[in-house]
Formats: sequence, C-alpha cells, structure tokens
Amino acid sequence: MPKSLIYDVAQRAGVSIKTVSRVVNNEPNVRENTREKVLAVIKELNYRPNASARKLASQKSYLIALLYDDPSLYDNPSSNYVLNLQQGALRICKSETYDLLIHPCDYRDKNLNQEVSSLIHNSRVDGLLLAPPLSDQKSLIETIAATDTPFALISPGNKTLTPLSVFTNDREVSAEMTEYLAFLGHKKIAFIKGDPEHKALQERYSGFKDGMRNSGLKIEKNFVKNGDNSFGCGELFAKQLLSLKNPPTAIFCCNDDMANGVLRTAYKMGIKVPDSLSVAGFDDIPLAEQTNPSLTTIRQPVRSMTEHALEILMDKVKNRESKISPDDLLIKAKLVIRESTGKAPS
Amino acid sequence: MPKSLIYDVAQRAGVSIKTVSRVVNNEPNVRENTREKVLAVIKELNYRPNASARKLASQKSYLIALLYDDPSLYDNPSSNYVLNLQQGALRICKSETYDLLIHPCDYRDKNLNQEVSSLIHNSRVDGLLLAPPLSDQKSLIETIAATDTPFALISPGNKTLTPLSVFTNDREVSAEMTEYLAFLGHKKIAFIKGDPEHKALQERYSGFKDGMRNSGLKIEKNFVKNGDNSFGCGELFAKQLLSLKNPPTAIFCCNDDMANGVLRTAYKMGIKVPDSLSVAGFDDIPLAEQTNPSLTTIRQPVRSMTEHALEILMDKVKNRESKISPDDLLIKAKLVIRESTGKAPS
DNA sequence: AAGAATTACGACAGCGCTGTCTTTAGTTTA
DNA sequence: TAAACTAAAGACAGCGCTGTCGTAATTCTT
Repeated sequence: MPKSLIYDVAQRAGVSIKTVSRVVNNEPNVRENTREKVLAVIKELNYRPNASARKLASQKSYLIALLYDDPSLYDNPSSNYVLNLQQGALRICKSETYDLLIHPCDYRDKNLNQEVSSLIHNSRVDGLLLAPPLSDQKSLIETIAATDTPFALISPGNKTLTPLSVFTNDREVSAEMTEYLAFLGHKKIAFIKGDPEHKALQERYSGFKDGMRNSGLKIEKNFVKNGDNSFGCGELFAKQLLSLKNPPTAIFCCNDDMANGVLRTAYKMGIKVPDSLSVAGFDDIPLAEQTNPSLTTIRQPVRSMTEHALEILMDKVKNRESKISPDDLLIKAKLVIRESTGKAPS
Repeated sequence: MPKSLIYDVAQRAGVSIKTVSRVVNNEPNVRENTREKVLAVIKELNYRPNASARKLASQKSYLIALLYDDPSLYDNPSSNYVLNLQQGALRICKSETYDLLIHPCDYRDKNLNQEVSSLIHNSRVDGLLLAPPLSDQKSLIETIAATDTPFALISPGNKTLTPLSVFTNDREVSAEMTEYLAFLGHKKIAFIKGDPEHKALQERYSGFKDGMRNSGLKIEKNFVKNGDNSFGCGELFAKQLLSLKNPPTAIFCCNDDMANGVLRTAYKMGIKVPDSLSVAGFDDIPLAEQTNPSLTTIRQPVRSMTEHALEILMDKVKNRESKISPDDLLIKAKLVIRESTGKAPS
C-alpha cells in the first residue's frame, strides 16, 4: 500500500488540495456531496495526512503533554494510577488526532519549573495536563500560565484555583469513611497523614476531622501521625500506635501503601485485623484486594477523571465552547468496604 | 525568549543555514572552530530546531513506538514493570532527540496485527520496541518485519529468533531458584506455571525442570499447575496443593502475583510461611517486599534491559554500527532472598 | 609550486501540508 | 432579470528545515 498524498486524493476526487484539507479538518464551506466524495477517495486510497507537514504549516504541534509525578522514583506499588492516567489521556488524544507526550517528573525537583518550561518551548506542546501532586505546585502553575499554553489540572478539593480543573471530593469521602468507622463503634480512631505538599492528602485529613466532629468524637493528639506516604512509615507508626497503653481500635491512612504497612505491623504483633483493629486506606490500588485481610479503602475513578480533564483541555486548545457542565467537574470517590474493617472490639 | 530559527543562528555565526544544520545533526565536514562558533550561537540564542520541519524535510518521524501489553487491562499490580519500560525508553529517546510514542495493547486482541500496522503507517514511526509477551507473537513480528520498519525485541530465552533482541536468562535463573529450594532441604516442590502464550513463563518452567533434575529431584505430576498469572489462580492452586494428603513443602510460582495468592491461601489455612511452607515468586514487583512475610523472588533489571534494547534499535534506525557487544544482550536476573523461603520442615 | 585530491561550505529546491486571498458558483433581493 | 450578496472552491505562498549538488578553500602529491 503506497502512501498517498493530499494531491492524489484531490486529483482522484476532482477537487483542489485545499478542499481535501477542508474535509480532513472538518472546516466549513464544503458542499455535502463533495465532502462525501472526498471522504470516499480518502478511504479508497487509505490517505493519512502527514503529521509533520500539518504541524509545520499550521504552526501547531498537535501534542498534549501529560505531566505526573513518577512513582517509580519511590519504587512504590501505586504505579497503576499512572497507567490509568495515561490510558484516559491516550483515549481522548486519539479521538482528537492529537499525540500524547508522557512526561514523568519528580515533584520535589528544584529544577522542575525550568524543565517544564523547556518542555513547552522545545516540544511546542499545544496543551498540558497536570496530575497531582504536580497540580498543587503553585509556582509550577504560574510558570506554565506565563507561557500562555493552555493547561488543565486534576486537582483535589477546592474549586477556587482555576476554571480549567477537575476536582475530587477527597475531603467529603474521607469524612464518610471516618463516619463509617464511628458507625462500627470505633471511638479511638487514629489517622496517618501523608506528605504535606500533597494537597489531596491534606484534604483527606480535613475530611477525617470533619468526620470525627460529625460523629461527636474527638481527636486525640497522639493518634495523628505525619506520614510520608510510604509503606515503611505505615509500619513504623502502627508500631508506635499499637504499643500505646491505650491504643486506637481503628487506623485510617491517607493512602493504601501506608495502610498496608499498618497491616503488616499488626500481623507481626499478632494483632488480629479486623477483630482487634480496623484498618482503612485510600486509593484502592490493585493490591488492596490482595492483602491479608483485604483492605477497606476509597476508590477514585482515575481514568474518567483524566478523560474529563483532557476534554476540557482540548476545548481550550481548539478554542471551542466547552460542552462539559460544571457538575461533571467534580469526580466522586467511593468507599470500598473489604475485610480490614469491622465492629469495634467491645 | 523569542524562538529563534536556523536563519538567526546562521546569520549571527556568519555561516549558511546548511552549516548550522550540519552542526546540529553532527554531520561531518565542519571545521572544528566553526562548529564551536555555531554551537556557541545556538546556546546564546537558545535555538531548538523545529521538530516538524526536520521531520518533513528529512522524511523521518524521529518517533519510536513502545509496544507493551497493558497490565491495567487485568488490573494487576505489576504495572511497575511498564513504568520501568517507559522510563528506560524515555531516557534513550531523549538522548537521541527522538520522541516516544507509548502504545499499550492487548496481546490477546485478534486485530493486533492490523492495529500495529496502521500505527506504523499512520504515525510513520522510525522504529518499534516490543516488550514481552508481544515480542513472542510470531505473526505480529512478521507483520512488522514486512513493513521494513526497524524493530527490537525484549525477548526471553533463546537467541535464535533475530539479532535485534535483548535476552533474559529466565530459564537459568529459575533453575537456580529451584536448586536453592532443594539446597534448603525441600524435596516436594510444586510449580505454578503461567500463561502458555508467554514465552518467558514457559522458559521459567523449563528452568524449574532443569533445577529439579540438577538437584536429583523428580517432579510429581500433580505438583505442577497451569496458572494464568493472576493472584486468584495462585490462591486456588495453593488451596488444591495444600489440601493434598502429601502436600509440597515449597511452591515456586511463575510470577509474584500468583506467589502472593499462595501466601494468602497459606495465611487463611493457617499454614506458617516459611516454617511449614516456602514460597517463591518471580519478577520482584514492589509489593514483594511488603507481603507478610516478604517474598523471595527473582529480579529483572527491566530499565537497563529496555535501555539496551533501545540502543540497539537506535543503531539500526540511524544505520550505524552497533557498539553493543553480544555479551550485553543477555540481561541477567538475580535471586532476591526474603522471608518466604526457609529450611524444609523436618 | 602547480596540479590533483580532498575537505569545507553554500545555494537552492522541495518535503506535504495549511492560511490567505481570489475567483467562481449559487442564492437572494428588488 | 440584473444587481447584490453569500457560499463553495481554487491558486499559491510559505511553514523551517534537510538533501543534493555545485563551488571555494585546504591539503596532499610529486
């Protein structure tokens, strides 16, 4: 199958190359029957426009960059999150004939701003999508905004930042989980916080506080730990908490990795879960289904979240009215109740 | 920073645009001091060649496609593997100023051949890198070969297929693990096989057989199970094996997911690991460190494997002599001994 | 030191599209 | 039915590079 050019199509359809171009790009001012004729020839010749030529002539890149924090830098098992991001982004890009440039970063890297701005300049991307925690980095956002490149965020919590953002209800659902634990009879509930730079994780802590208040429970100071999202710190803090003379009966962790660490410590200390201790996580990584016991947690629909965010971005990139209603912007997470939570010991 | 063109650089350096082009592309026939002068100006003006223009003029795409089986289709936790693939590929691409097109596929999809050939034609990729199990799909390889597009494989086991391939020693290292179990005193060793279409997993079984033979042990028929790589089947087969009147004292699984399933069943059945049962996996997914007990397994250096494979591919794409020696083609996996294996019960 | 061989560099066309502008066909109005 | 308009289609330049080929500068011969 020899690759055909726009000229071939034009000639065979008896029109000018410009008309073919109009059809290909869905531009107006083409009569319906000529459009059909051209489309037929395109199909017949299996014509695909040369991406580089389009880009060069149109001064666009047809490229969307997906920026995310690279979990393999910490070698943790939540990489599934990234794959879901990519999948969602890929799907929308494909449907809009854009390409996707994946760009794993280290959100702690001090040169991040420079790295991203050179990405924008060198690759001349038409738009950027930022996943948390990169979407929390204020100076990064400002850097990008200064380049006038459209961007969208997957962002936790509040809606004030920018209109180009999809939001999660981390706070509300964390409150819900807390209330669920209270409902099970737990009164001594511990919380292991995550990285403070991760805004979503802060929101989860706020949600925990809400939930405790709503349940008429008060938070004991030494039941709250400052974790760093890692399995290891879940282990460590569990050891501390469970060695207390008056230990908590439930531990709610900011993410599944830490919850898994708690599970391990409980196992080692011979503390039965959920009989003597309830454990809850957040994220619903695939592993959560496979732990002993399996983990009660909270699931976020990462893929559809990403797809929404990217659709918003594409609207911006293509300068068209957004069809996404504000209601669609809030992506709701849900409790997933498994084996690691149960009635409070009496 | 206004974006500068090749003309700007040429003018400022007092040379023609062609000379600038030569410098940028590392072509010969440029005097050392003019090269330096041009490089200085490039730096000064922060010149970056327009990728689309290069592609159009050179009739190349500067694009490498990375094809892999999408683990999120099965929602399993080994997605870290993919991230490592991507990272390795990204690193080499960046250093060669190529872009990376990620292309997750379903290796069971019957339209895969067509999908890939249209990828090649539409995106006009300069080269493809296939990860297992896609690299095992004979008809896919033939399809790609027919397009004359350079490609490289990350391929298990034997070296006969093609020179453009990086190999793993799945078989040898599986034998090693088996011998290690034998060394610990185990005589009744079970094996849970993986997906038969996955060539690497077959190799692992062959290695198991080698190891048993080398240790003077014989394989009991009902100690060998045909798994499908999933956690669930690990659970299931463990239940079957451990319910035998004369159960195995060690179970070696083709991958960590299944080994993790075994661990769970043992936990549920109250069988102590490693005291009464040793369990070994393969892959060293991040989770393997976090199970209860942590998992003895085998680690493959996926990242460096990918980097090697891509370097070979780039040599082919750029039509230059490969600097990679045949010895580098064999990427060796290593045993990682953790808590799940121990002396055979006496 | 003059010619031959070689290396360094430049002029210019053209890669395959899209944007702009112009022309033609078609439709409406008076 | 002609003038005035609008919709549809075409002509053509040019996006920013690289490839080819021609010419100038340099080095190597003897």
